[in-house]
Amino acid sequence: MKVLNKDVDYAVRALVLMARNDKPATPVAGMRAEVRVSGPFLRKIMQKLQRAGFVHSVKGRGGGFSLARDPGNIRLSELVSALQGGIKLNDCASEGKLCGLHSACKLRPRLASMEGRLLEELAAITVKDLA
Amino acid sequence: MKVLNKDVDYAVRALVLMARNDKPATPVAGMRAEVRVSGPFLRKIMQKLQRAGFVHSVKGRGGGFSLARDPGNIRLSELVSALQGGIKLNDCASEGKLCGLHSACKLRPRLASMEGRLLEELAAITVKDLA
DNA sequence: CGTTAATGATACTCAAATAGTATCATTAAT
DNA sequence: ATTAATGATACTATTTGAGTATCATTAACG
Ligand code: FES
Ligand code: FES
Repeated sequence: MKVLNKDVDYAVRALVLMARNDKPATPVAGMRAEVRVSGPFLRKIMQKLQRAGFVHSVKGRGGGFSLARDPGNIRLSELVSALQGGIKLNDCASEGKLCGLHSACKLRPRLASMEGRLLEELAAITVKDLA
Repeated sequence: MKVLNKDVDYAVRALVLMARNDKPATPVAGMRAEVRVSGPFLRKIMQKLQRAGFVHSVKGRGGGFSLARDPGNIRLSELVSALQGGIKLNDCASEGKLCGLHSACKLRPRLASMEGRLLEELAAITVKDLA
């Protein structure tokens, strides 16, 4: 059972790459080889990062992407929220779909706190750490 | 992104139920209502638990399942291994399919240790705790 | 004995989530 | 005008998860 999806995986690689280069603008074409993913797919991910405010983009010839934030402050936990809507340990623990069993469920609170710790650990890792 | 699958979820409920009752044998028909799952599906899960040594089974009329181990020593981490083959934080961290990037990957070791901690936390929760 | 109520094993189908592609629109440098 | 880039979005394919169905085996009950 996987916890981090491909979007996050590729996003990390791309952001690390940008943090190392620190060019004014890197186009997708200039990243896809090193990130090891197809152009269109990486583009889709970069667009998500743009919408979520992690990167700036410049359209048109000579354009591309650049980091919008200090890499030392881009945390894995944030990427996880933005790119895959967080983490849920089980179905039950989320939203309103409590499993019927029970008001007195002893499992749910434990899972909730584990989830919290997991996110803290992810928050402790920044793009800078990985660059 | 989910971490615990339905098998684990239902298995926990069934085991907790059995730990509370402590009958010599509980048939699937006697659990499915409270576990809130279809008979055939629960049966499949119980069979996995049997193969993995968590429960005993008795065939034939009057048969059913019973705990094979002290509920205070059946740990969530074990159920996770037996029923869903463990947890992997990302694709990369598993098996031989390292992502090419890199011998010098800074992310992988961190994820590995997070995974370890997660499993420790799951190991700290027993069926008895939940009963 | 035969019927019934149970599990064992396994194959199969259905549904949902992930992963990836394709297309058209927009923008700006040359 | 052409080219090289992103924005938005619809679409397809693959994989994984969830759930069913079937047949075989076993043992109590009458
Ligand atoms: S497992 Fe659903 S509320 Fe506890
Ligand atoms: S992300 Fe694949 S080896 Fe680090």
